[in-house]
Amino acid sequence: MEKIDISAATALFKIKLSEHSGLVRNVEEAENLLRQYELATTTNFCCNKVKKGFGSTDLTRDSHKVWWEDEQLPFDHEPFIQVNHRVYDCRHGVDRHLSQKKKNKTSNPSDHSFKKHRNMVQGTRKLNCPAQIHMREYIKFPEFKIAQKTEWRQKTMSKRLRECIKKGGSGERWIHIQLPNLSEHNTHPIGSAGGLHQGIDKMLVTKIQELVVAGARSVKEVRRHLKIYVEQDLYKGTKAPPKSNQRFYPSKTTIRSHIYKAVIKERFSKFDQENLQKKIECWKLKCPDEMFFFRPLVKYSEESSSVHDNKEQSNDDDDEDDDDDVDD
DNA sequence: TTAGACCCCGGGATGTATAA
DNA sequence: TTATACATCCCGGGGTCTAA
Repeated sequence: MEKIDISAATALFKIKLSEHSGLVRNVEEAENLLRQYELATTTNFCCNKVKKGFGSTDLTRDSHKVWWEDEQLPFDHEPFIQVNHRVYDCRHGVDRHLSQKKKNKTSNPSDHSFKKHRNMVQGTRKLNCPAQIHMREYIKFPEFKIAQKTEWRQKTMSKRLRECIKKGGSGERWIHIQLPNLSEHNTHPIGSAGGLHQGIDKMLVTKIQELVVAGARSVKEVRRHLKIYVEQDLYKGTKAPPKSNQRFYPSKTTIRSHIYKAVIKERFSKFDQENLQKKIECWKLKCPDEMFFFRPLVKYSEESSSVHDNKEQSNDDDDEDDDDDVDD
């Protein structure tokens, strides 16, 4: 059986509490840890449950219970409150749209509906995988530390703390992360075999947008640049993921779709810039005393030249080689 | 406080039509 | 065959409400 090592992810805990749980200081660190976990296990997680402002939740917004210990944090003499909670489902988790789908199936379409219907070759990717990641936002109050664990000390200090919070007092913000056991992914493969079911990586989406802005339109060309980007930038000096991993080697259709979206986005952003420029001219006429400064989006001129250099260079190579490497 | 059910909007993935 | 444009379905993200 393939051995999966998640130490690259768990090493990011600022305070490690167990094999699969620990604390980090902010959302960026938490999301980075989540990404490392996804990469190590070749899984994807999506946000299931969330409240506004995770990572910078206003502690006066709701009332909170003062805790000295709970299932996640052991007693360490300092009180804390839990202000927010995020739950991530495995990509192959429970289908949260099941009731809506059932409704759609049972509702009778009108006789005069001309809506086309599509034959979906692939079924749902939802496989009721129970794996979840819990992120809890805690605020700890070291100033309200107690020397000994007695009921009386806890009660009186909790009371003082609640009064302090009412007056706008604050404490140290921490994010507790509880990772699932690998055995919980029991309805689908993980590791290198799970790569086939991965969605495209966000970094690659950004890269496609950059390439499109620089003038790239062909799927073949973009695919070649993505391959170079993954192997020479993202995984510089380390072993790149296998070609079967669709997170880093997306299919032609996925690339095509992202190219099209980037083209549309670029087109509208140009219109937006022109419109904004005109608007600013109007404002200048209306309010001559006010100061306006408009800096348009910088063109990827340098990027563009490097892309074309690459293109010319890679055109010398055999295109079919690349296609064979990263075939659908 | 937490978990579950549900809703809505918009984006992602992918099928289809068409032109070059 | 490939690029372009769009349609359709699925699902992610963010939220509310309610019961326990």
